[in-house]
Amino acid sequence: MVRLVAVTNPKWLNPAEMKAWRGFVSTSSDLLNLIARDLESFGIDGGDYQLLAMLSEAPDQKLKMCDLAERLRLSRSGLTRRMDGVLKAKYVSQVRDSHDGRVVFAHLTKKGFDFIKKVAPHHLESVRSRMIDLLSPTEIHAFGSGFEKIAKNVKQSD
Amino acid sequence: MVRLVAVTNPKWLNPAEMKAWRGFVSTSSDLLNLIARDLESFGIDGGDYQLLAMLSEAPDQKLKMCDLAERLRLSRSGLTRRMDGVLKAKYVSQVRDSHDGRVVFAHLTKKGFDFIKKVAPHHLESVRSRMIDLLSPTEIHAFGSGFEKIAKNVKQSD
DNA sequence: CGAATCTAGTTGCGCACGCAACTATCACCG
DNA sequence: CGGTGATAGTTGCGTGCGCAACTAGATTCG
Repeated sequence: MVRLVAVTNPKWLNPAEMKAWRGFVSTSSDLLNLIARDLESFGIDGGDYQLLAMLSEAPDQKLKMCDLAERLRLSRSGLTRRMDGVLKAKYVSQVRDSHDGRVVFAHLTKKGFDFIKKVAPHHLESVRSRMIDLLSPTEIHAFGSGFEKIAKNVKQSD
Repeated sequence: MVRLVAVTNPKWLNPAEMKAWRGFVSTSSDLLNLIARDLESFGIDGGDYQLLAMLSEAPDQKLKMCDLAERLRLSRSGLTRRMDGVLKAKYVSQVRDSHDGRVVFAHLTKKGFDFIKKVAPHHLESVRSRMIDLLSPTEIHAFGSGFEKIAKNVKQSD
């Protein structure tokens, strides 16, 4: 990250701050990749899992494409492509809204629901063993409150 | 994430655990994207910045390609391509090792050093304002220790 | 020594994604 | 109404990356 900040003086990270930042940067991608990899043995990749999970939690198990895209942190076009797989697998169907001809709902099918119901416990176990169960209650709480603050700041930066 | 875990019984996340997990998943990519975006106004993308930063901290400001790839969480081929840009910009040069003809060192040039020295304070300010300064000392410490534990677990899973 | 194996790096190929452009629909307003 | 602009979704194109295959150089062992 380079020393020599002297000139434009925001003060350098102290050791604890540094450890938090570096830990976050280097570990978060590793962790997410590992959890995605765990899912692959059940025949689904991380992106598709998140998609089905989002739908499974939505009222009526359906969401407008653009809302779904936002929750998945995908662009609208990215989601269009993501949908190909889960549509072909019949895990999700698309329904045009009768009240607003622009919007299309992504709707979790019975097959999709059964599938994710089967996979979810393994995913949960993966999340627990690779992250949650490793952390103390204090750390759990700090992750929750910390990311909440960060998220709030992110949102107000659009 | 789907209810109905009943059958294969790892117990569901309690509210605090859930908040930690969801906060992490949804916020970490937002945060990283935002910080990368901050860098772009200085004419560099997040990937290239990390590359230069790694080299700037290495002894002699050089690293074997494969070590660099590992630290950047890139595949070897991914790094080969990443190098194109920073080589063309003359921020980095490549030197074949005289003792082992297979290895190539990526070496930060004077130009590259001057460049990152100029950008680093802004990056630091970005990291501070979007993450570090938002967190309490307790949270900073918990992020550090938490990610350390997770990282240890990740490494032993190869 | 020579053959099999390992390691470092590059190249071919495919995939997932974002951005910009386009179409279709809706909402606002003169 | 009809026109202007916003919004939802898809398609064309470029990019970044991983995997597999390949080359070149090192290491191990009979």
